[in-house]
Amino acid sequence: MQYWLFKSEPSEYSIDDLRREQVDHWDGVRNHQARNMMRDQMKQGDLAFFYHSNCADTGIVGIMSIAREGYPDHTAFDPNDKHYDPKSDPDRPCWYMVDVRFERRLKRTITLRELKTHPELADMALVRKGNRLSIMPVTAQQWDLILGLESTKS
DNA sequence: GCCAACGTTGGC
DNA sequence: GCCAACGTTGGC
Repeated sequence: MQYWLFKSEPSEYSIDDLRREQVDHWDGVRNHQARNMMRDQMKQGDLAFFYHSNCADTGIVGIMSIAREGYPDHTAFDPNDKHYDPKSDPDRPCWYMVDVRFERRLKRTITLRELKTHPELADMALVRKGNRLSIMPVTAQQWDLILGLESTKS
């Protein structure tokens, strides 16, 4: 079992959007590191945190699972799409995505501010200054520690 | 291959 | 809205 964290701006796509859809594709990732993780590493059944970025209440808000492993991100081929990449070629796809399934909302938002107070999480790219990776791995230890915070008072 | 300019991310 | 950090682009 592997664990991940996905960032999204809630004004673009929030945990409630995913709850409504239940299963959706995670398109629009245009970063090679994040692409590689989706294309090469994620396995069906892996679990992931849903993180709200760039908003008033940044933090982890829910849990989802990988419903379908990496496949070409078709939005890269669509000139009308926000994430269109004119250099991408359907015969040699450059960008990949996975499908994610809504599992549950957390009982409360575990904020970035709170995560930063735990020295055990200092290794996470998430809490490091200037980090811009929108998808990142989470270790089992980090996963358990973070989930353990859910039932504590913030 | 270097590096300055530029665009984007994302916390605050 | 500001701005730091980072990735990408393009001139040389």
